[in-house]
Amino acid sequence: MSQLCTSDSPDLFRSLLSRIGDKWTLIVIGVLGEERKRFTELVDFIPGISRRMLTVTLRALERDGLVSRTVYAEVPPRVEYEVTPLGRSLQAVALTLGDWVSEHQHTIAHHRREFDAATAP
Amino acid sequence: MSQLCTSDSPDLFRSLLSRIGDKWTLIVIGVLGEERKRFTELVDFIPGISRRMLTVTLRALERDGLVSRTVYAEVPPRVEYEVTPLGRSLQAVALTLGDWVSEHQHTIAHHRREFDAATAP
DNA sequence: CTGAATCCTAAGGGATACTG
DNA sequence: CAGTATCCCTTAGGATTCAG
Repeated sequence: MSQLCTSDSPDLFRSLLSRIGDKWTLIVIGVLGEERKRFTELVDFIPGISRRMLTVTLRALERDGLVSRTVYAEVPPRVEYEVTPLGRSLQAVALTLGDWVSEHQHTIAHHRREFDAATAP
Repeated sequence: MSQLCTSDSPDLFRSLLSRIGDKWTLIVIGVLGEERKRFTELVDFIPGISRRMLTVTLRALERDGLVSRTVYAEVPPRVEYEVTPLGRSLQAVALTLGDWVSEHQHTIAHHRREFDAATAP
């Protein structure tokens, strides 16, 4: 973890972490990990996401090379998104994070209740 | 990754992810992972952190049961923080995330430069 | 020494309307 | 269909000050 302080590029490190921690990134990668999808399919598939936030999230992922964007010269326009091999490798790492949360979520929820009970009254 | 949509408690899941993605959490866990430290030691040890943000971060970690807080009845007061076994298990997972970033940071930085060059001009 | 309280700004993110 | 632009509200987080 000390690379968080000594890394070549702590700013890059942090920007990646906050990307992972943001509201939609992992969800989008997870959905795209199953199969390539077009814009509206993603909107329909991901409950609660707005077109704006989907655009913002996809642009960021594309910029980092985690997702690729393919435009087909058709009318009406068709655009498909797909995770890259790099994105897939991130997904694999994120999955272990997801497993950790799944495994410990009840313990953590319990800690929170205890802490709140001990602090609030 | 689909547990992001189907999890028992997506809110808890998200709160944990954004905790991990915030500015100081992993740094604090990383530093405390090496050895237990008191408040001021942490401030001195972590470049750039304010006392306020250290307090906020430590409280959140304590609430989740990732860090424990011990108060000694002395004058002047002494408080020591230490990662719990649960915190250590999270640190292990976060380390794999750190490894991934270390391994791919140059690739990602390259992607960003290319993307920005293709979009900005 | 170890915080809590307050103030302030910058960024995240939602709703809505418009466009090629 | 696939976005972009705008407005606005909420939250993260820094600076500073006060207190036990």
